[in-house]
Amino acid sequence: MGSKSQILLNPQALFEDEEHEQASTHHQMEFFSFPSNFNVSHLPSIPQHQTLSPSTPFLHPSLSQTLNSSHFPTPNLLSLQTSTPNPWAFGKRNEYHLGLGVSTMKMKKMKGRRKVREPRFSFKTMTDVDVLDDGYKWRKYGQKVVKNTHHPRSYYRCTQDDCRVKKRVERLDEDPRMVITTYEGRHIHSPSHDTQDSEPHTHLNNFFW
DNA sequence: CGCCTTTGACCTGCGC
DNA sequence: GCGCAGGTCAAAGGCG
Repeated sequence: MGSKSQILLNPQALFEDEEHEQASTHHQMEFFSFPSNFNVSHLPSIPQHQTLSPSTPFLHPSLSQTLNSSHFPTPNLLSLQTSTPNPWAFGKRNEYHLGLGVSTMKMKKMKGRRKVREPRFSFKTMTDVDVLDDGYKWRKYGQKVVKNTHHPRSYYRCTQDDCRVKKRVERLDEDPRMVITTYEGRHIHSPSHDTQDSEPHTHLNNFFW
């Protein structure tokens, strides 16, 4: 498949509260482009217990695993996290919860107080296929034409049990060869691949932290 | 028959 | 408060 991929990763662990509402609701995506021979090892690992500069990209350990996994649909995909939009992922918090910067204590505190936004991330791939085979089963529940774009955005929900993971898929207007896939939430189960891989599950579990 | 997609209606958040 | 845009629901129909 594709020799070159551009990638964005935009983890948004947006467990909002009054204190951080402003910062966390005005997030935005950031895109990075890399040559195909870019080596993920060039990226620093996620810092533990230290403050990140907002502009410092870092590679989540599970992603580096996933990148090496044959299970992931686009082998040449490069993944990058940017901490800029999310105050919980850097700066004010020095405690990392699976790379998303959300402490479990904080999550409990928020429960029931305000709408919780699930952890999210997006990536951009150059592919003919709209929906990447990521090992999970998805049911489409909506499609919407987004303003100022020619390509509709599709909405999918994981069909497994009461898993609440969602994903959005849309083609880039400027370059229809590019597909932006956005995952929201984390799976509570293993991928439902019927065949093939002998031990892909750990990779994908990690992928969704 | 069960599961899926399609699609218009409805809901909700946000900016003005 | 109103209007817009994005997100979700749910009925209808298609397909294996």
